[in-house]
Amino acid sequence: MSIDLDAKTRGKREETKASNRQAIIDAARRVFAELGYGATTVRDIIRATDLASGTFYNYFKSKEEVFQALQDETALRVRPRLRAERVRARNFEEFISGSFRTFFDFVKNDHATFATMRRNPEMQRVRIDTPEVVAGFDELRADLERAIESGVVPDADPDLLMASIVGVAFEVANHLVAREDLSVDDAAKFATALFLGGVQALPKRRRG
Amino acid sequence: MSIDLDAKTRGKREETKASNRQAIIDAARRVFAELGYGATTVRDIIRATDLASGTFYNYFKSKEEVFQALQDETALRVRPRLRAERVRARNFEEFISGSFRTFFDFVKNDHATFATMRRNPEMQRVRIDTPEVVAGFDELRADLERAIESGVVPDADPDLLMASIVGVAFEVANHLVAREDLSVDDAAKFATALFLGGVQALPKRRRG
DNA sequence: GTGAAAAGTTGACGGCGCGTCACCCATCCT
DNA sequence: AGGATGGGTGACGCGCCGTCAACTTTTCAC
Repeated sequence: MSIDLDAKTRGKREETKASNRQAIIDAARRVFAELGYGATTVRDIIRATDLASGTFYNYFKSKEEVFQALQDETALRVRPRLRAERVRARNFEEFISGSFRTFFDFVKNDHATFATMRRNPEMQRVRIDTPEVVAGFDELRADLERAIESGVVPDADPDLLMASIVGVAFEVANHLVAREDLSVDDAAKFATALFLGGVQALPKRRRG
Repeated sequence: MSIDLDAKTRGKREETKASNRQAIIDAARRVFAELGYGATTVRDIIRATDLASGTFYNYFKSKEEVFQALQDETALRVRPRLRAERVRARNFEEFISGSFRTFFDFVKNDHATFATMRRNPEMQRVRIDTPEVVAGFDELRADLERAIESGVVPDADPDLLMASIVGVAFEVANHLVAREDLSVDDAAKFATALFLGGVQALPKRRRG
């Protein structure tokens, strides 16, 4: 009765359920990283566990769905960091710079996660519609709108502001994993300066 | 001897070869648009022509390869327009603004091309490594480096400049096809202002 | 503790897309 | 004309797909 914290709270049934799910996700992470998303099959994933093929479908409908689960796991790790960084920020400059830096830092130190992405020929960016990812974007957007509200940022189209941040962030992140000589600090400084400088120059939006 | 311009230059052999190739590409465009890239199979494409399944493989190795051919066709249409716009530009501001505007205009007026892209869950951006596309990027990059050389643009990392332009362009283009109320002009003004303003604020690069 | 019900795992199965290849026909060349 | 060449054809073997009936394990009531 020492380590079975699980066994007492939830029965053995629920326990293996969670463990199987995790086994599949872990196997998927490994296999995606090795073969790339496009080339891996559901069979490849299930073969990398000790489960039977049918079992896969008790947990996920397709490889697409496991992939989304993977992304949600990733987003779950980055989102709190980004949020914390935004909360800490005392002005808009810190807000932006903290966000870029945190994101780039994560990308650089978590190569493995992004390797799958890069190895895959048919997908250059993460899907942006898994729940965790969407939630993360929504948070950022809300903060951005608050900044506009309070006059710290010119009254520009929030959609386009978001699009620009996201576009620059992901595109620069690509170079961060591809190039050895590019530091997180340089990337963050670049993106921050570009964005902050750009925002100041933005045209006023005509109100409907 | 009126319309067979083809038949005299090249024999019937070459002619049907070209026509088959085009038939496959056209079918692919239709099928990708309807089913999305991920869901369509080589059989779907070939079924949409009156050719036999084996014939497909005389022309392309995989659906991936047809897709690249499709993209090259697209790039072939945009690239000259972008180049012309850059040549016409009398300063850096016109250079950037013309590029964004041309690209956005193309995206907005060529919905069909981008529908495939958007319908597909596993690919949010075009591949950037087909020959035509790469060539287009290279051109832009060369012009950018020339601008840096001549001092019009701060001596920033050209990779990151490119990444930013591309990131903003594609991300804003997404909104352009998704939103009815966003005009090419607004999008172009936004992207141009953001980028030009941002460039001015960029940190000097420490030379190696 | 026992036995029946519920939950979950297993792998075999029909269906289908894959890429190949032996066959065959249309075009080309002399 | 007729042999040679290029290339269209579709059947084939293979492997993956998602399903499902049979089986095993856990749970629960008594």
